[in-house]
Amino acid sequence: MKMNKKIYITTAIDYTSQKPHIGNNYEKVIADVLARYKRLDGYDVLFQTGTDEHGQKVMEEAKKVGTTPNEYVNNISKIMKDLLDLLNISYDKFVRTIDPNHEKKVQEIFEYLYNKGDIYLDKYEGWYCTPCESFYLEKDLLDGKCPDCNRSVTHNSEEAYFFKLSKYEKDLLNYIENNPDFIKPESKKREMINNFIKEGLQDLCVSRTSLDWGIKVSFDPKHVVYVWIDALSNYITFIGYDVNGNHSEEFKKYWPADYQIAGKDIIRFHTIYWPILLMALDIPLPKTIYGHPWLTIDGGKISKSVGNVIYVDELAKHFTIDQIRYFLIHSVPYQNDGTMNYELLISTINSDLVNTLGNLVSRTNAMVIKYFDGIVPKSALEENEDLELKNYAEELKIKTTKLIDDCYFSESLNNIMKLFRKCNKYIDQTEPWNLAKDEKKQERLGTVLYNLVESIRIGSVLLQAYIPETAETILNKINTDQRSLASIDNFGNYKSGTIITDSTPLFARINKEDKLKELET
RNA sequence: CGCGGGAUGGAGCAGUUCGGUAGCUCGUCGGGCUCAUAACCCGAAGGUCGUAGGUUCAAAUCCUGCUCCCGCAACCA
Repeated sequence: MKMNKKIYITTAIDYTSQKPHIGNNYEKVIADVLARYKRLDGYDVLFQTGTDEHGQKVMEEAKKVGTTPNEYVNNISKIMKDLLDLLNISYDKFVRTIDPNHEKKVQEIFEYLYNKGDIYLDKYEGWYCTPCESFYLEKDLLDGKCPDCNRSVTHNSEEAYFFKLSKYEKDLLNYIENNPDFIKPESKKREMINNFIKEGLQDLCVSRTSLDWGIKVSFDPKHVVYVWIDALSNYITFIGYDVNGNHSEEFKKYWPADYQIAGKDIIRFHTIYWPILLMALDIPLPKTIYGHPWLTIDGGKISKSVGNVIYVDELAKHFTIDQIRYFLIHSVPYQNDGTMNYELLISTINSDLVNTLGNLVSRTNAMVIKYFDGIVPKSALEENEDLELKNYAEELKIKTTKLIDDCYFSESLNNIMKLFRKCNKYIDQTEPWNLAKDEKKQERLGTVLYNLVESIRIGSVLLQAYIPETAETILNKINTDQRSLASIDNFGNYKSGTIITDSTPLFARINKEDKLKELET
């Protein structure tokens, strides 16, 4: 049906001024769920992420630690990539904006837009604070002084290139209104329209003369391309976009992007500047941009000044990667910020992964081993409770696909967990230990156990997208190679007669007090 | 009146589009079961749905005022 259908997924590229925290990593995890899910479903997936490495801040940070910007970004970019690997993020490309080919393409784009008249030279007026080396607009000043250091500022005007956003304002609004899936969630779409587009777009300053860690404007090298055109265009430059139309095969195949995932704080750049840039280049716009909510710590923004920053590599010393992934996906709903703290983390792991899922798998396998010497029996559907379980399991793929397509990651995971809860209930309803006592009820017992193993398989096939290592462990424990999404269209694809030998626990229970103490140190 | 989001039992959340017995996960208490990891299943207690008013036979849900919290507010990734 959907043979080789392609899907191109991107995340925002992280800025290399400092090590990313768990909130930054959250974005990569949901993008990974989407990518893994689509691969399971037979799609040809391209999943791109990476780092944004130019700019003032990088220069400053490098100076602070006494190194060159180049060395500095090499280091941070490596740290970021290692974190993604640690989290099992299955990206196909990890891109870096200091890539010479990217730099060249950005220069070409800039020049093309200049020649087209969409970029023009003008003056950027503002107030300059010499000690801080920064520009401020009139309205940003505090009592006419620098808002940072409160020293006096001098009026200054800097030559700069501007991008004609205003020219494309109407086209953008039309596009947004005619493509309801373009901006998710709805609340952000409204914000963008009411707050920015309808107010009228001001042309965007896209160059700087005050820094040199960046891509030089080819025809005017005292200017450096400012972040927007540099960073955003990574989504096309790295798949072979060519400004003269000689695109690579990869570009022709994958563009336009299907999902571009970015934090809600930078959704403005992705839903206004970025599409306008694409319109100016006369290439199609991405299908969906999802501005995901944030992970907060106890309801507050994660920030160094608050001192509540959590890093994944630190956390990974105390929890498994799948436990962390599970919690992240589970805790941030579609459009509201999610809450994290260690207590919530531990209790979520214990109740969902250890109790509901882990215990279900081991009790089921233990019964197969105990009652049937590990040979999974045949099924003969008969009772109402069987059908209830079966129906839920059979509908689960369709439901999950719909939720994933709409970027409801947390909600989709919860629906899968519901299947495992239903399995636990099913065990109590059918009381296999009583069936086992009666010679005449062997067939019924077999049916019950088969239905359990098959339900576990179906749920685990889906879990491969969320907690891949755990899902693999379960699928290995029930000894099946039926792992594709196609294999769960119908209930009953698990082969009876398969031998199960392992009923050891999936996860160890976490002692909350002990773990909290351990985390404090 | 800058914009948007939020305020629902002890915790984290859903429900508000198109008003009509307030739901989920967890916690607490009681019961059941024993295949399993003090697990699993059932039941109960616990909410004037931020606040004041309005519309209505009926409002968490619609309208108006107010309070508190969060994010954004144009060059700050």
